[in-house]
Amino acid sequence: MFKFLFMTHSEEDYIKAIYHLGVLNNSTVATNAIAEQMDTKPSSVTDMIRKLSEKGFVSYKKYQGVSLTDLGTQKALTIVRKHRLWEVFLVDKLDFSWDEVHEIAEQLEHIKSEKLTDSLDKHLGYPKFDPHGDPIPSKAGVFTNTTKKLLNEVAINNSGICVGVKDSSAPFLKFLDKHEIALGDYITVLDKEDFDGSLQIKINEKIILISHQIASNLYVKST
Amino acid sequence: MFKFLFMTHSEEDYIKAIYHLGVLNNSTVATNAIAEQMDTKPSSVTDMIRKLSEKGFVSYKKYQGVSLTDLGTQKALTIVRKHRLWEVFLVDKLDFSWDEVHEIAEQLEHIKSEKLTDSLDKHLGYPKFDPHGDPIPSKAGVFTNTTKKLLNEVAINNSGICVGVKDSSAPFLKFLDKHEIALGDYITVLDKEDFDGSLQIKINEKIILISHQIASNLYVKST
DNA sequence: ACATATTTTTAGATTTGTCTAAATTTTATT
DNA sequence: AATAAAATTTAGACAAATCTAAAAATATGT
Ligand SMILES: [Mn+2]
Ligand SMILES: [Mn+2]
Ligand SMILES: [Mn+2]
Ligand SMILES: [Mn+2]
Repeated sequence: MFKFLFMTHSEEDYIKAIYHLGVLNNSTVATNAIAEQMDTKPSSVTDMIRKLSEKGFVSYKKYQGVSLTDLGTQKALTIVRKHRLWEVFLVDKLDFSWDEVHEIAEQLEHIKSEKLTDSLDKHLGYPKFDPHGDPIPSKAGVFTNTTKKLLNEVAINNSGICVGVKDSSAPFLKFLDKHEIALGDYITVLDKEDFDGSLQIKINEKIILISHQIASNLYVKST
Repeated sequence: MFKFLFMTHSEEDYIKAIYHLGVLNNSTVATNAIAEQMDTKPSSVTDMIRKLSEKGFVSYKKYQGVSLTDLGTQKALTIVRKHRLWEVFLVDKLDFSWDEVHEIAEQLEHIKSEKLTDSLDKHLGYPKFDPHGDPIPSKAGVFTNTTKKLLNEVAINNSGICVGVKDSSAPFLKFLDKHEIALGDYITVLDKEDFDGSLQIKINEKIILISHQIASNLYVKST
């Protein structure tokens, strides 16, 4: 019964990729999509999918895409939980900046010790969000529910608090640092340009102009 | 030139094993000794040694045993450093007991990020010893030098401070916890039994009898 | 020194995760 | 509906890390 509990790093990374791709469109995930996400070849993905299917982590019919089983979803959530807790650790305790933590968390998420995860959670004060504003699932796999929207969807003269980024790539995060835009900042949309979709916003008592691309990668929570 | 810098977990574990076996008798290390330490077969060791030799981490002549090169020693020291720093983290920051940390550190020692190691070191206050009293090499690979001896080598009526354990297996550590023997304790040897080599010691204002086996696995520093 | 025991290496197989190239299935286009 | 395009799978290969069994080298003991 407990024959297949152990997962390799690679299996865990695939499960996580399938999870992230699956929650977006909440349907089956395509082989090519996984291959792109994992930076591997579709044939490698097919091989791994077959293995994960045999182990009961995904359900799969040839040519029909793949989706996580309950067991697979549970596994994915513990990996996501570990990943995001370690990111909080690196930023809060070791003074890393938010653009440096993902790669290291990609390694730390595979450390196997339930007690370690729970102790870390406690040590960090049971954080609900990681440094990029992404929610951290509880030990039971439950997310804190928040109603956030993208900044470019906020109507003129409305305000919100910056609570997350959609693109958490290092270049974007460094851009935000450079222009002093951080999570927790209070943002008011003053104007939108029809011409290029750019936005005039008030942030930290300053009025700045940001492109549509920036605005469509910043999450805000209505106040 | 920088073609072979990456090491797998397995390669790192072998290098570490060779390091630990080599510092003890400071000569070449036998294939069988490595196999026993790593819980693998001698044939697997031979294969790995050949690979490590090609990568420049060990020097090796067939049938003549193996020893670390400067590069290999340097690599071993960074792994030992990471292992012991993580053990300190687990005990000091996450309230693990000293018998629980080795297995997890065995995983954490392979996390690749020089900045992480150095930040962790700083976060922990640049500790010089791990929870078992083993010295932590500095970033430059230098150990704090201490003159410790085994408790069974201490003469009657002499005292010392308990600074480490030779056997750091969980059963021994739990035994010490149970009998309230901890690092930092002040110990006086009151008597030695010729019959079985057991020792009468004073520790924490109490007089107890410990076997030769216990005494020969406790390090003390003369006061 | 020679036979025996021990240690070490080699040969060949297995598992895991990956790849390329070719075949197959599904989807899109006319 | 037939054909072209795209997605997916299969076949066959490879490197890494391990194993078993057999061969070779070294060490030991009388
Ligand atoms: Mn991340
Ligand atoms: Mn990962
Ligand atoms: Mn240890
Ligand atoms: Mn290890």
